[in-house]
Amino acid sequence: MLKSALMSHDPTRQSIRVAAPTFSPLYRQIKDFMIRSLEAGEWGPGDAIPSEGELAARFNVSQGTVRKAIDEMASENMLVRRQGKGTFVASHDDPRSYYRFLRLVPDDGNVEHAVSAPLSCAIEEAGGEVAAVLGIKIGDPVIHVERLLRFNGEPVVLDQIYLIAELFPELTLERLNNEERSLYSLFENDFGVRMIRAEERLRAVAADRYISGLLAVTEGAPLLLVERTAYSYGDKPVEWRRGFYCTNRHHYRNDLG
Amino acid sequence: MLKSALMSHDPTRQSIRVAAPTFSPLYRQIKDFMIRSLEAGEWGPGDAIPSEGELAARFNVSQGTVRKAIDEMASENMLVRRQGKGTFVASHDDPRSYYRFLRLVPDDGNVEHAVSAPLSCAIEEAGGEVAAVLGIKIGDPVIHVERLLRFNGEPVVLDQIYLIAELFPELTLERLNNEERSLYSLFENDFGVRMIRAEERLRAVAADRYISGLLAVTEGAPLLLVERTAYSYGDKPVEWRRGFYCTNRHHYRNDLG
DNA sequence: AAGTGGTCTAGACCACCGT
DNA sequence: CGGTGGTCTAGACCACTTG
Repeated sequence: MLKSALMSHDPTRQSIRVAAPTFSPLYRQIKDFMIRSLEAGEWGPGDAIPSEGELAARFNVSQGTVRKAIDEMASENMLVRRQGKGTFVASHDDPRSYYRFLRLVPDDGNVEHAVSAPLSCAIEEAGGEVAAVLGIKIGDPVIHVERLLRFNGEPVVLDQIYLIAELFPELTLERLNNEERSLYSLFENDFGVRMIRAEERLRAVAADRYISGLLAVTEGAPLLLVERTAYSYGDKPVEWRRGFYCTNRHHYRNDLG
Repeated sequence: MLKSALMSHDPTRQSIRVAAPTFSPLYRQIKDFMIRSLEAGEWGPGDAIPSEGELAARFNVSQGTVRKAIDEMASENMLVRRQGKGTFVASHDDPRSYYRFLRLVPDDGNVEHAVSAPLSCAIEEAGGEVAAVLGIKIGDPVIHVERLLRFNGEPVVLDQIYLIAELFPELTLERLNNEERSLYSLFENDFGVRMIRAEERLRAVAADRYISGLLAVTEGAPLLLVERTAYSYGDKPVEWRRGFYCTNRHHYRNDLG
């Protein structure tokens, strides 16, 4: 019966397409349905979702159709397949996606754990730029976090982060002070906000006095400025940040696939 | 019969796996076979490859299996599918993949055509760094190209490019002087070398006297340094380049999917 | 209308993981 | 061993492009 709810391949579908002029195959409707389940928190990060067979029965479609829906979601990093075990909701706790958003790596391949040191955390009124990017009104409350990222003890990144305040109630400096989990792990676990994708804009800038002090470089030293907008389910912008990267012994890695 | 050549799903396959311990599904063997066809130039850039049905018959497998092979190749930008028309070998001539490797965009969304002005082109002996990256010996001949990229008439990028010389015979400054085609289009058309993917390392540096002159910035101004290794079929490194990007009115765009 | 890629099915079997 | 994802098939039909 869910099949009819999903407007399956029966003749009815023709008339449906009048209402929805853009053709949407069954597997995409199933995908959208599953995304809504994720949005609603029906399946939480790290959980196993029902098996392909069960979902196929539930939606009254063939396994192959469910499979194609899951394939797309896995390729978009919403789900993680594990052969023989099941399909799981992606989580920033998982080491596999831990550093998915941090592209800075040391010049020598040595993996070093980045340690985050929060500097400040306060509620502010959104300025024009932040409001525009986050899709809120100027003056709406945002949480402004500043933090330092250290590799091997050396300060390398200064992040200035802006979050939609209502999504992160009672986020305080103390709660940010957790060296075990990444920031996005914390968001996901404590506030149920999962970052799905992000857009970054990079440029080179000169360090001003304040930043040069924090990163232990000379004033005017070239820094990599990374501006990021991060989106949650439904392509909703949730975070905007500006990161100043010291690239003396590290670089930003990018694969053009 | 090609099916047997591809070690299909018949019982024989079990014994094959002894020789090749890593399990390789049929569609992947077909994919590898097709990649070899591309490597050999059997199908050239822009050409249509045989239809899925014909390939299925040729390989003696089902259409779905061929489809999955093509799917992977399309997702790796080797092939381009066009519904109702066919599947084509990707080409840098195609506007869709024209700017696939240039991530620099103007801050205001206006699309401007980048114009390339070659400055020099000479054969040199590979230094240590270049030789290591390109997988050749120190002293082996490489072609060193320097060129300026202008947006809207303003110089924005200085590229220092190193190519394995034997792959680009008789590449001269005059031949580079072509404002219609991108560099990779020229490589693909004139030398049969197609770039499939690339890795980039980004960092911020200060402009030295030489570069500041070319890019019309002050000495010491922060520039985005982009080092790229580009690979052809079979993950063979073919080009290494160092690009100095002026990011006053442009930025490097990256999607973290 | 013919040809191509795109979707969907029903069922079989294989590879992998846990118990 | 049973359960899960992964592969493969044979065939039907849909959507898109071109002549």
